[in-house]
Amino acid sequence: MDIKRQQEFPHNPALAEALQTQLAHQIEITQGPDQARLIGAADVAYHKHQNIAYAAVILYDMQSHTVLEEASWIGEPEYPYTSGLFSLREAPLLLRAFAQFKRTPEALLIDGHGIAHPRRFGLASHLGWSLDIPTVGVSKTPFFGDHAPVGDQRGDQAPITDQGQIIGLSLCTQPHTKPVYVSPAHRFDMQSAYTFVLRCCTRYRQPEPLRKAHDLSIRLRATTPL
DNA sequence: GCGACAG
DNA sequence: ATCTTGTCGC
Repeated sequence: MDIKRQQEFPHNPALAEALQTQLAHQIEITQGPDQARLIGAADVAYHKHQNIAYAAVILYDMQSHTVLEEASWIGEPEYPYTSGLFSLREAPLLLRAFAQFKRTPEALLIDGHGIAHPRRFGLASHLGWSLDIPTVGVSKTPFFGDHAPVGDQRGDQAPITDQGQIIGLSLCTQPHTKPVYVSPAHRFDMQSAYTFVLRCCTRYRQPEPLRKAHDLSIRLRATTPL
């Protein structure tokens, strides 16, 4: 598949943040697909001691519940980990992995945040914008915004807000389980993101496609000789 | 100044 | 992210 938008980022944090603010204007918060069958998902694992990232992407078929494609990119991240500038670190690697897909996903699930970000441009938004595919961010931990406690029944939700604006939601995906933190990233709105993520969480807390992507990243690390 | 801080 | 085992509870 092709990458619609490429963007170099300055290494200077203040300049990179300013660019995020600019690009956020191009993020579209609109209703996402409601019956997407081909779901792309991404995750990254890291080497224990060396500065090596294992970027993994998979294409998941919601109809057969199987992985149709796997792709990866192994390399040294160009940026250090910086909270708020996280996408600078992982997006370039993941894009090189996505570029290898034969088919184009109808929607993406990314391990990270979308617009629940200080400048509304988290990793998921960065990737959704670059590929111009409807995308939702799903994180295991909160990052930005205020969130009230949420119930522990599947489907229970509570908004994540920033200055009165709803930028995401805490979502319980399985009974008696900690919530995940969902935010629209690009071409999804809050309602469709909620439905989409819940539909992808069949047996575990995390959406199935994300679990498969995580599994691939770990597998790559274990099987790739240095 | 101090603590917090997606992965 | 990574370092790390078993264990208690729904």
